[in-house]
Amino acid sequence: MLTETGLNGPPIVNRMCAVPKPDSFDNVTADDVAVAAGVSRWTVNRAFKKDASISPKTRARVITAAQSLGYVPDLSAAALASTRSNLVALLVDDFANPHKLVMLERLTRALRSRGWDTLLVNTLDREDTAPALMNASQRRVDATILIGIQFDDEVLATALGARRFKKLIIFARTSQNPNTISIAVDDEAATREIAHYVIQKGYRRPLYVAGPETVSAHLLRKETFATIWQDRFGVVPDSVSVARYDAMLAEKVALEALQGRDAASLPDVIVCENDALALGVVDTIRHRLGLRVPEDIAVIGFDDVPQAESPNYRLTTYRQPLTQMSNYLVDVLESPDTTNLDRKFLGSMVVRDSA
Amino acid sequence: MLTETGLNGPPIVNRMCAVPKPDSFDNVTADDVAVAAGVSRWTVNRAFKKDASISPKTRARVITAAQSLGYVPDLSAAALASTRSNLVALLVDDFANPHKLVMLERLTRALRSRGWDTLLVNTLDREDTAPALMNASQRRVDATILIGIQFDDEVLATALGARRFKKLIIFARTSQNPNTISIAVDDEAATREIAHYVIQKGYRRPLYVAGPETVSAHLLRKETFATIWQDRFGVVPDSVSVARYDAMLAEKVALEALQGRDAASLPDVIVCENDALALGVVDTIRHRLGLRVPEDIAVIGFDDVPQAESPNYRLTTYRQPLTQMSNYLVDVLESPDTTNLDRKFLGSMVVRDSA
DNA sequence: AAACTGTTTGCACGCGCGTGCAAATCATGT
DNA sequence: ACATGATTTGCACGCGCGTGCAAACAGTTT
Repeated sequence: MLTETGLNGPPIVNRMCAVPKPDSFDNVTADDVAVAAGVSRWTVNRAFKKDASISPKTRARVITAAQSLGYVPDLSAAALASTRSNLVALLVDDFANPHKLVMLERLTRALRSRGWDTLLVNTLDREDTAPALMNASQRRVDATILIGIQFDDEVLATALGARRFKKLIIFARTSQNPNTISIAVDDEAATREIAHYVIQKGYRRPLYVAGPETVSAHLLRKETFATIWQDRFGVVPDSVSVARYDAMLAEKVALEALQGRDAASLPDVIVCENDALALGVVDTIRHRLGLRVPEDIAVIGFDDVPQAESPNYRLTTYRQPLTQMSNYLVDVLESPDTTNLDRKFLGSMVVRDSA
Repeated sequence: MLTETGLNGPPIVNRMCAVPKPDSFDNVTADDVAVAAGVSRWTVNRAFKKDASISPKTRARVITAAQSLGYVPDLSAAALASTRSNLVALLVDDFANPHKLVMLERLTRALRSRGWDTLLVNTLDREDTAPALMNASQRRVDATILIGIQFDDEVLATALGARRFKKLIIFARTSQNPNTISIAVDDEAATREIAHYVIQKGYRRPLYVAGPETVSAHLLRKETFATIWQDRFGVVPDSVSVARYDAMLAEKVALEALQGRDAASLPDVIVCENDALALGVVDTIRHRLGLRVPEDIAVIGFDDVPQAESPNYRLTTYRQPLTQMSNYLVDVLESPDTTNLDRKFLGSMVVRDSA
């Protein structure tokens, strides 16, 4: 029987066998590369820095040495030593909206292709927003990006009160808060375009389906639509509000709003704050009310999610220039300025069959 | 007129005015809290550590001081100093599949609620997988999680060759690679259940719609289905492959596979590797072929994405226990073991109207 | 009261790299 | 060959915290 414990014999040998050279090759640092390349450590790090002052041959020599040793610079240490981390936090709370996946893709693509890493923070619930912001700040992020709905003035105050927030960016949503940077589509212009389309197509009994209300950051769509409609026809259009951007919930709310009405009192067009709602509305019209889209009730969305294109929905909607917006976001990150960075973008209407 | 420049006078005063105390309040460190609370810096950090050896009163005093100063521990520095970062990288390449959004939500929820942060890395294209892995390693992640399709043996070799990968987890997909940890649904059991359902419902002319092929990580669904069918009926069922998990593309492929056939040669059921494909297939059956689901052709999916429940699709599908899988993933992260961590989970069939 | 045990606190050193400047090297013109 | 300016390289110090151990302290027993 082998002596497994050290009780009846010297355990030292055993231990040495068990741990010969544990992870002798896992921490290749710039120093190691430096001796291999015959330069100083600082030169090694320069070789990996974008436009550092280093001669091409030295850089080549260093890179070669680094590759043979398997060295890559440690961004974690770099972040600690400098004031920049090239890291941003992305706070999301609204995972029911399929458009979020598109936004995530576009944002992470733009960020990564320009050297930025993304910390994805799931804002678990309403109360968790402030902790989530704290969490982000603990990782020394250069900016925090909000793409959701659960943030109000109080939360923003917390965020801005906490230090280390170099930039607080509200993406795809308009904020009046002077301390945040808002990168969004021009909701008023977009809604104007939608409203004119609705009017021009001859619809006269619109129902507006809005999403949840927020305090600090707005989609001005509903208000703009109401104003335009009132200016033109003297009446405020009907509207209902859905507590989440969730097709399933929109379905229920739309059903409650529409069932039991006779044909004359039904709307002839339903304008939705976004596609997530619109898809649910279309389903309700067809499968709960047994009516046709657009013949009985037309539907208009916003965002142009992938499914909007499917032959099943063929949703008329409005597309935000997400790629452009994402690229501008990276511009903002790289800009030394801290003010006057807000920007609105113009999207384009996508006319399909639903209206 | 005031002397604005230092040209005709001592500029020192001016400078001091311009920069009184620039950002004197942005870097609150543990040392600051230490003097405020009358303890050593180490005690301060202990107060913020889960089960550190510290007396309750001292902790309370420190926390109070910390709050009034707005201090939070710097995880970036903590990661540098220790061997753990409580950070994982999540590599995603497959943003067309709506199920990814669900997975992202479940994973980030489980991770964050147990103190882990998530680095979301968008694997831009096939060639970018290795750089993406490198990128992750540069941030000292404790583990890298792969939830996508674009990784083959070569890429895994690169990943495993690079150091600093404590754990390489393949989520929702089975891998045979002994150096990875695979957390997935039991595809064989699931497919068996699906196949038996198909047989029991009397379908006899199945078409299998598979996704892209990968080398290292498999969904064993197609193979299992084929085997079962052959064992039972002596023939290998028809199948087609879609290059991406994308409803739009599945639509096209399905159309090519089905159009021009007469009723007798059409399949009576289409079994899809996942819902992303199934949704496209349903659309094709209805809107391109003008047939009914399930009366003319039944459809079965996999994943139970949110839309599967919509009255429009009512998709019969198979649900993975994502929450359970995500929690197990965190268990794995927190486990000191490095082997024998693979695990398969049983999901459950969700029978709706499409089959 | 002394001795003992278990708990709490303090500290030297290092994690890997950036900043800012000084020293060294190179390229060019006379 | 020498001076001049431009480019390249080296280095002291610090970023904020963790590890592991030793010192100090509190609580209990004889």
